[in-house]
Amino acid sequence: MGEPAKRLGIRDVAEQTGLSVSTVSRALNGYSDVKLETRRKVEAVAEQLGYRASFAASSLRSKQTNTVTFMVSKPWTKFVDPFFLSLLDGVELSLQAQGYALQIVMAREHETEHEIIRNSVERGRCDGLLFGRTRPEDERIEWLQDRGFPFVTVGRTEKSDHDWVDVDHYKIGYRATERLIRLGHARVAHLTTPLRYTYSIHALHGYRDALDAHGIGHDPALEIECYLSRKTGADAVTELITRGVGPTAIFCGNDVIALSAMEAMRQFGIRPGPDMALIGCDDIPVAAHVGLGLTTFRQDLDALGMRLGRMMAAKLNGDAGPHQQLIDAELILRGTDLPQSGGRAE
Amino acid sequence: MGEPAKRLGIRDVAEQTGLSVSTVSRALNGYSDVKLETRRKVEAVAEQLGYRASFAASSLRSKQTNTVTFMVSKPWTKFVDPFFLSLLDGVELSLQAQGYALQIVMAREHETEHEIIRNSVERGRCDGLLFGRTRPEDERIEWLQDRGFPFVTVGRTEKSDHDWVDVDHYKIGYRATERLIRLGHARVAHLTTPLRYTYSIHALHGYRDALDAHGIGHDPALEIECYLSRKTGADAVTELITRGVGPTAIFCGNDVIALSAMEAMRQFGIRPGPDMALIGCDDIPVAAHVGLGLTTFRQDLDALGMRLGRMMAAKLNGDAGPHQQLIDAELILRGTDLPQSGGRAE
DNA sequence: CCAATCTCCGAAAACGTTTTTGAATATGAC
DNA sequence: GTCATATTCAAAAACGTTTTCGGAGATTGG
Repeated sequence: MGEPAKRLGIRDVAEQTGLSVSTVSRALNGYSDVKLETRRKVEAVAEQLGYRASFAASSLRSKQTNTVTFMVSKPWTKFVDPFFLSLLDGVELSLQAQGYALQIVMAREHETEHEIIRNSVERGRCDGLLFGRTRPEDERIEWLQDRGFPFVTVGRTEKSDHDWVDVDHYKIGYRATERLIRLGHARVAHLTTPLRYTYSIHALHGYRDALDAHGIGHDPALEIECYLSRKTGADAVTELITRGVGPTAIFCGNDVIALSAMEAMRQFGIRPGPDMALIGCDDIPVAAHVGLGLTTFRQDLDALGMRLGRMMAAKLNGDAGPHQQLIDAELILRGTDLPQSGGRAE
Repeated sequence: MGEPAKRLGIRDVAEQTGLSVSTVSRALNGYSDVKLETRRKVEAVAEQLGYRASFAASSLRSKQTNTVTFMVSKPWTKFVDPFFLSLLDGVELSLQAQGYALQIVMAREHETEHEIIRNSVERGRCDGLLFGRTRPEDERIEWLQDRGFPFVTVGRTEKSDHDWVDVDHYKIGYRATERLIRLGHARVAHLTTPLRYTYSIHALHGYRDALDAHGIGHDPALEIECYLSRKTGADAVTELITRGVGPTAIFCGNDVIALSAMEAMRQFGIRPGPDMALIGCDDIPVAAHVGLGLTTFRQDLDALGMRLGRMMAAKLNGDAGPHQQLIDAELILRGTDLPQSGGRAE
């Protein structure tokens, strides 16, 4: 009775089958130099005994975890979430198909991101790394490149000489702005997402280039950087109005900013849409239901996630790369992209 | 040049400090039988060398992973997500404070849930397990109890003789129904979440008891089970109407169902609110923006998550339990809980 | 001053696999 | 019949830590 519930080990399977430990191991891991009949027997016994190899032991010896880690960064408010969740769904699906487990860890603070990466890599907790929120100069990426550790990012850097998937935010910025211009707006503002992220800069360039292409120079007073909190869009609108820079349309870097902006507009008696045209980005669920419906850009995140996962799996299987995928967003027309009305309805 | 980039190991630290491997290990793991001065020296060298213990090796030897796994189940549509994400945030925060890492895995199919648990436990991938979507008779829970593996669930079972946190859905059902009754509704329907889950049954009982308490028997024709897909609420409304069972109010098991129901109502020319009172549950972000605003119940998921995490940490630190926490939801009054109008406006 | 106790550290075993190496047997070629 | 080659398996090393055990020196009590 004093038995301390001995763990079921590979040697139990060996004894039961009458084979050696090494043969059992090779049989279970699908090596070729084991007779089919033997393999079947081993599998049967292992199944019957309910044996599973210790994760720690096998990954210590084989130096493989068959695990890919996705690091998701703060801030991730309830509103930004849908973005990542759809993405993760696709990632998980494609990785699982290749025999890899997806593991998600959270970086609560900006400062801990690098620490988490170091921990994952140096302690050998995973075989590959996935993360987003890339910056033009991203130490995380250089660090990983130096060590030759497999990783794929959602988003690019300045050099972008690594594997990545990304949504074409330049094109989103260009198309949004051009659409507003064609609707008759001469003064189009842009509330940007945080400019430390590469994609924000891409969107900004798209916005500026569209203005240039139509002979309208960009006005720094119309460009306001917003952060990923909730009322930042409102603050920006307040600033635009009190400074009297007179935009008649706004392209918002994402829908959360747009929603917040709309709220502020109402407080100023400005109707989002008729009085101030608006185009957002992301197509979060609320976008369809707010006011006239927010015109915005939708990204096929499932597809993006699938590609991300497949890219990682390929990398892990020895496919050298680099592989890069840029995907287009789809314009979802709703009610807030209205023509320049020529004045505010009182 | 032929060096194969030897991994930095604990013996490198030992050599560098002139101490033995075992002393270095004990110093780094905070054992008491090492002189303070020695500990400092070891820490300094380890830091300088950038040494980190191999996760596989240390967890093989110590049989600890310092990791807690949260299994999130399908279906998790974009609309249900916010629920889990807020929760996870709290869990992560409280676990991290106790030195545990949170790891999230996804169960894509119902059938794989148990497989994932077996894998996590038998392969020793984590020290504790967290999951939701509990059923009255839940094999997962029995299996874990048999093995004495630490776990805490979000939701209860029939017996509930384990550690759990839960939202009081009985009270939600009771309060929602009572409110509708007090608003003059005699025929209140209930669109339930899937009844295989315990919380759905709790809500149903709350609904029925409220009817009973007010002298109104419950009518099976007014109870329709909905599943966690998108148009199920609509189907249920269609059924209610075509069968002519004549409800004037509906309590929906969650907001996604409510939203779907509202959509169907509009197609039938029924105005959600004035023509058909409506109360949901969860307070998803869209709820505030749809139509008159959906009256619903909000749960403090951050708090729930924190408790979940703390409970797990306590368990892992030897606190025997059982610990159980039931938390109340808050009624968010908006536009859809209107009094019985006595007829439909044409 | 001697024995007993404490404090700090080192040697070696142990954790449970996978991988390397080589041996035994079977198969094929001449 | 003999040698070379394939096939299949076993023994043992290896993976990088933590833990157990015990020993040397310092400290305390009498």
